Amino acid sequence: MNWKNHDSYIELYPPKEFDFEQCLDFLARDAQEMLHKIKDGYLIKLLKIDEEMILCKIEAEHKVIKVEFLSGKPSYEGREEIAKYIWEWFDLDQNLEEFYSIASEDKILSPLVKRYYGLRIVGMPDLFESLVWAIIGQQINLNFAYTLKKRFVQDFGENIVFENETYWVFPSYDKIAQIEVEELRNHQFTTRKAEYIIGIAKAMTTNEISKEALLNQYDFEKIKQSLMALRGVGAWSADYVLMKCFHDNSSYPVGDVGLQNAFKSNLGLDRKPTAEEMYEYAKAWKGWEAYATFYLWRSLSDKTT
DNA sequence: ATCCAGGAACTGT
DNA sequence: ACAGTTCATGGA
Repeated sequence: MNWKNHDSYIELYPPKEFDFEQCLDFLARDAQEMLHKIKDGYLIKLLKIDEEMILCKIEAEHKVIKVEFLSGKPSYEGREEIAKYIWEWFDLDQNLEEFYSIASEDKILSPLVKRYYGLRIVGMPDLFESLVWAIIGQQINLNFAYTLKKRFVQDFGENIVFENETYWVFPSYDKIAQIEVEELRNHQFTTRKAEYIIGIAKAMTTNEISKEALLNQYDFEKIKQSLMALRGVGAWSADYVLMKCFHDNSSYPVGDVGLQNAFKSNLGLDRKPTAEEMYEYAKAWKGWEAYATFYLWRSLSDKTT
């Protein structure tokens, strides 16, 4: 991570092939999103750092990311944690040179990397958040998934009010470990999803799973098996979490309906591709399947194509 | 009304 | 191992 602390703000120095505006466009895709706000060219995100709420204003000037604190006074360690979060959020450890070199020669990807040049996999550094979002998104349309997430955040998350606007942090697993299935059922979560989410929250409070422990396995396949051992987490959810939380560039959720539809529309197919066909396309993307997937997903929210 | 949605567990063979 | 069934709700 490449960052610098200043009196009233911090700066992050991203690698080449990063475009903050592209990432903002992605983050703006959902009108119901509660976990950040997009203003005119900048981003506001509430983070809970060492039990203190820190409201961050994030913008980019001359390829430098600048973060100011609109509310809260983070210590040096807190600032480092904030920098780390943002660094992970925008996947800034990656060098995309190889991906762009591969993609520019690729029939499917070449138009996409031109259109979204500088877009990073916008991740979810928080393991609980990424698991819950994967479970919420299972087998329902995205709009409804966003609605459920909004209810979840507003009912169980913490918030602060700044200049007459409310900002939220994702509910903690400690909180969710204590609620009843019925409370989520009331918000139109299915009984199963409610059980999965509460079960995972409990597993995290008892330290049965943690991001730190999983990271120490140093092997994405092992992490995937550990994730799939959780009730409610199948191959699709595990791949999703590997991509968004663990930065696994080889993650490739072939079962994903959105990805299948992206292939269909980008290739002008009259049906969705089979898993075999998807593996065939991906042979050329070895090691960069997650980026290919993310760019294909990105193309879905573009009504202009 | 019918089918599908950024799936997964459960059941029966 | 593998296919069929159930979950449950919103949108097209």
